[in-house]
Amino acid sequence: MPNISLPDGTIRNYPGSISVAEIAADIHSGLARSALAGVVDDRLVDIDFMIEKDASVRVITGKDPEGLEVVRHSCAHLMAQAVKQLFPGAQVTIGPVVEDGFYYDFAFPERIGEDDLEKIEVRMNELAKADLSVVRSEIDRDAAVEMFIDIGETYKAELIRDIPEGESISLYSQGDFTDLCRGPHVPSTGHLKAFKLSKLAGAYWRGDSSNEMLQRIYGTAWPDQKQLKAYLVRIEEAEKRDHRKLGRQLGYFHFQEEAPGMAFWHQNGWLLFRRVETYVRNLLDEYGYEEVHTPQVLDRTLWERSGHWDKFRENMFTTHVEGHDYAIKPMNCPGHVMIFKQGLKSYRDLPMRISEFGICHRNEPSGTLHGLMRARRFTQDDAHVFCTEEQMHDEVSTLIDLTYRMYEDFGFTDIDVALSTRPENRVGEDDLWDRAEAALATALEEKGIAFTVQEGEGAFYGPKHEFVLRDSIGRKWQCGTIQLDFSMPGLLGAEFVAEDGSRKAPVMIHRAILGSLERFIGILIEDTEGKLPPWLAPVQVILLNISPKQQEYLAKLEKHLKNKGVRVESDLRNEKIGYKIRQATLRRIPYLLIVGDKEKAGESVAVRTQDGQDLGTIPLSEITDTLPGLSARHGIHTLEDS
RNA sequence: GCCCGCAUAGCUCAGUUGGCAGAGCAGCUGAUUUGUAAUCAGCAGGUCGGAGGUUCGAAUCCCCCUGCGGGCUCCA
Repeated sequence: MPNISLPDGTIRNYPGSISVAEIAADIHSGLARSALAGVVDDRLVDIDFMIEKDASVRVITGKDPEGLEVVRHSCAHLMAQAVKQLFPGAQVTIGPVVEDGFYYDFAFPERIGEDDLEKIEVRMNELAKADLSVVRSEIDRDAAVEMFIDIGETYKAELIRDIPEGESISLYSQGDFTDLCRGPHVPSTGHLKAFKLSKLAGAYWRGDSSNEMLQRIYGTAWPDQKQLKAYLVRIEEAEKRDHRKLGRQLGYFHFQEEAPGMAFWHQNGWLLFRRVETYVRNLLDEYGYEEVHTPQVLDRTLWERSGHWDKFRENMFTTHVEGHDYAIKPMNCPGHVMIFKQGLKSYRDLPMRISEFGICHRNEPSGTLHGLMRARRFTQDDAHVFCTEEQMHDEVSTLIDLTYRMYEDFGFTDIDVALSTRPENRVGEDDLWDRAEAALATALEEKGIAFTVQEGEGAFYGPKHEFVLRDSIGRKWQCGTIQLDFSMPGLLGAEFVAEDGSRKAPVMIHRAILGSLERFIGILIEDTEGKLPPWLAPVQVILLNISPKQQEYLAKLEKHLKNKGVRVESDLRNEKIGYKIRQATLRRIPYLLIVGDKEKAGESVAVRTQDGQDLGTIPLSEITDTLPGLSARHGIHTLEDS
């Protein structure tokens, strides 16, 4: 006689055991139709799950997050069924739900190509239309292994062997297809109405590059066609923001095959780069940093002492000259330690904050390169703070403030923070790790910043903070990092004279806030769809004349604005104003200043913004004070007005 | 590095079963003298990513290389 309590607080009593589906039908016939699964006492179960005793029950439909997962998971099975029918020799492996969809990894006897996706999708639609019942069954472990080996599914058999003893093994069948699965699944394939296969990719068995390569098919799935369509539009929007495309369209940079992974910056792109760099430089001046510049190429022996030669040699560009091996720097820390070591340092000199716009080269594997986001040459906004253990906490605290301030100035306010703690293999005593992790944690707690802890994810030389920012369409980008290091100063012989006259190795804090300037600019372009705020835009203002009669006035105007530090261009071509406006708008220039006879006579301009707003007529003398983001002059920017 | 795919004019792309390499935009020239997202006409523009092979004949088919795209692994 189970009492079933429902989410709305009501309790229903039933004479005997009852399934989730029956409860749904009892509530409403519409709910019965759309029900996909149930949650019984916080456990996600199939719709025909029988309830024997009192329980809280929630019926899951496509509107629930759990329902969406069930749909996607079932879609993975549907795809596997279609694949098995079309390619009988294929073996299934794993097929989980991922963000926005699902994938399934297969071992095909012969590699399939992208054309095959279409065929598979067609078959999936047929199977969905057939509305095959999806049936759960439980099976004994040995019988399961035997069964999968029997049907030639060796990967599945391997997976079952790894399931802990005592855990039940469940199978799901639909038509001619049976798969090992924990479930739950939709009651029948007819509930799968909106899906699309998106890409074919390679993936290593169990994610290990020493294992064989399987073929992974990605798909997306939604409760209905409308949501599927909305998703596809969203993808299209993201593609429009692609910094590689915008970078070319706006003439910011290019890549070519003689320099894979290394950008050629053009004038306007480099202007943007310099804006970002100048902004960071000014802020670091304010925070007590000394900017330095260290050699690109250093002798192998230094990299051996720092430990890089041993660990990261594969990723370093090297050269050999007059009997010496050299490496192009993949990071700046050894150089900064060398600067620290010049002259005897006292505890009074600490903290010492050494910063550099360090140009690093890393020989990233060719398959990983991705425009500015993953490059072989990039510029870090790098710095190393040398301090005492006692200063560690305050330094970290200030760094967090600096980090948040920088992100906010660039328009990023949604930031996730993670604390990575000691890994298995590490250097340093445990009590030092205790203090270091505590310093990082309390610095965040004092500011009321929530963070997740990534156990064991720290570097071997110390724990770290990681800052992940979210852009305007919700994508995450890991940018900043603050890392404590107890190892490198000792390895490279950095020391200072303490108050008691003894010599000690300083603590070294590695920190980058934007990370790579190249990558950060890529993020900025994608975040804003190229519509950079006026203080960053390479060209802030363009002057457009209606007819040649205003040419002289325009030249005067251009000079006036240049003198005020505005980055300005003129378009004097004999084109219609609509055409010039269109082109300037597509170039993402924030302000379009339009001048006809009226404006010329009134010593003024008509202002239109990049997004088509009409700001009316403004007198020449008031332009820089009136338009936000223009008053920044020659590297001293004020954000209040942008 | 590994898997699948792609590479044609400055850009975006078309090019059928192998049979004279095309369009739009951009560029140049000229006309138009323009009031808030594309004025008109003409001209020019190519070793079809590179190297090899099959063929009477290759942008097209095959092999190798390079780069790019999407993933996987990696990202100190």
